[in-house]
Amino acid sequence: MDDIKQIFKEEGYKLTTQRRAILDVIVENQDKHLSPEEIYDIVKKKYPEIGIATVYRTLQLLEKLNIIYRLNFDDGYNRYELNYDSENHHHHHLICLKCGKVMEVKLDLLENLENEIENENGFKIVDHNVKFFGYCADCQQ
Amino acid sequence: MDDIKQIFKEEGYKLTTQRRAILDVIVENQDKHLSPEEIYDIVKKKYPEIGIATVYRTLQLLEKLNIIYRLNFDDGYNRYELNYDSENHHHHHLICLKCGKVMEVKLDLLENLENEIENENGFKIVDHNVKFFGYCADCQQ
DNA sequence: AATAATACAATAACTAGTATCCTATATTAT
DNA sequence: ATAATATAGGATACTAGTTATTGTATTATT
Repeated sequence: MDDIKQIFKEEGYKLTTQRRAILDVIVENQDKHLSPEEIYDIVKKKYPEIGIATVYRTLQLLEKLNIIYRLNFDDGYNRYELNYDSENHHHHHLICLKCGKVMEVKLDLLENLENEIENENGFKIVDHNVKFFGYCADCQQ
Repeated sequence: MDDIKQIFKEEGYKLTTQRRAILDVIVENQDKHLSPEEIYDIVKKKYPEIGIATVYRTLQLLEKLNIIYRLNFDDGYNRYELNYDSENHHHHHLICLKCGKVMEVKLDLLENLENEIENENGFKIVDHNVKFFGYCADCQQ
């Protein structure tokens, strides 16, 4: 958390109470991939006076500062996760089409693939996005 | 195209002039991954009286009939491509972060991966979504 | 403590996509 | 072919998520 304070300072932003509160919610729900609205609802319990716009602005800022990472599960919401290590995004997501649950899965196999693509297509890859859609154990009765 | 006529008939839908025109635009731009708005603009040249709602409705219908496939490039638009073979979605996309160009790349390597995930996580995969973000040959000066 | 910059809450605006309503067109039966 | 009925289209209102604006409050610097 001191690291984050540092990042804010370096980039000339203030780590205010509201921003801190929003970040706390994300940290406390690392496994959850929350949407702005969900974050808002949780933050409001502690800081009822906070505005939804502040949540959106803070999320944008945290994303810009590489503290969080924006995900797109194609469910109509932005979703965010903590960015443990800004350059290592080698876990991907299993999304249940029935209950909407999102699980994480680690995959390193993509690196070979990326090299292949870079060589064959002359395309310099800086990020990737891999999602698998299907049915989780619970929902395959 | 006769196949498509057939599909419409079988499912009890009418292949009207507007629907035909929208489909033509998609066929004529197979490489493009057009958004609803882009399709609307092109279709309007031939059928100026067409409404945007018809485009959205037709795209939903074509997707339901598995004639087109909806893509999400996370740029704020739905994008669509023709569904040559309804069960074989083994090409993926390279998206240039500078010019926005989208290229296709064929990858079969995901199948092993999917089996592995299904066995390890008890998750039944029915679709996947793989995108690579980076810079195309032209944009890496 | 005064000044300047940044952040806040409230709220209006924006945008892609969807629903509604009524008219028009197309299919089916006569 | 014509009438009856269902489906589709156009115009437009609406929705939901997100962003921009505005005036006030808080924070950092002098």
